[in-house]
Amino acid sequence: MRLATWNVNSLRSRIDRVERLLERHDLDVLALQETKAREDQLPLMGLQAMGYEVAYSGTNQWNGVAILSRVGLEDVEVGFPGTPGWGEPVETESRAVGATCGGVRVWSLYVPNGRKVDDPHYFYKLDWLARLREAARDWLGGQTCLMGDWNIAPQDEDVFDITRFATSTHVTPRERAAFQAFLDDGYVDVVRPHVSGPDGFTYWDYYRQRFERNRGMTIDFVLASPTLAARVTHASVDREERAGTGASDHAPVLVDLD
DNA sequence: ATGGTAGAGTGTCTA
Repeated sequence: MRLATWNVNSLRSRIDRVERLLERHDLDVLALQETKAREDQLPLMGLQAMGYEVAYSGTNQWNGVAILSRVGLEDVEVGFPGTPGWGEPVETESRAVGATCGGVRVWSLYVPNGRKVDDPHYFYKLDWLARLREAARDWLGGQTCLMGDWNIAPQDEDVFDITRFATSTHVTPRERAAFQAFLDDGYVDVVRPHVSGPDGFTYWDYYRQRFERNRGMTIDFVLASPTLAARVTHASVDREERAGTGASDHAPVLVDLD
């Protein structure tokens, strides 16, 4: 079984790339973030023709998360208990969708960006993560996969030059502590053992040819509960997908299970 | 400190 997560930065503008990605890697499950579409705007026909079912949460032009699965899609849940919204009804800003796919409980997560340290959105981000953690503790006993854009670089090696991030979000002690809390609870980062440092970057800003110079960040993660982590045989970042024109600013992250 | 690019949708907002 092969899972992947990708911040697609608009599903409609990159539907061809999504379909090629599913084919190219023979994916069973794909979690998407920043779909930037209402549910009624989703380009479903090709995906359904390829055998994928879709779980979705997204009603505004900025966020939006999806799970595509060809190994079943059961018990779909939008958001998690205690999901805090941001100036909108909870369903608008859930930033999380969960489903059971082939026996694995999958969550597609789009952690709030935070914008700037001291911005109200930064505190919303910390609160959102704390509430997710509370909910996720109950899922540790199953085969659970928390994957998506965490908007946190947990280690200095996860950014191209830590000295450039002195006043930035994504690397602050409070964000890092919020991420570490999941690991302390028992979730396992199943990608880092396979690829890390500059080879493990998953995001490169569109500005200043950041990708061409590999000045990126690692902010997309797959965290697995212990029993699921034990099934992981390989993981990688599909850097090819970030190359060329018309790419998302994130690369897909892939995980193989036995 | 600012600006650079990209996607939503036509005002800017978000990242």
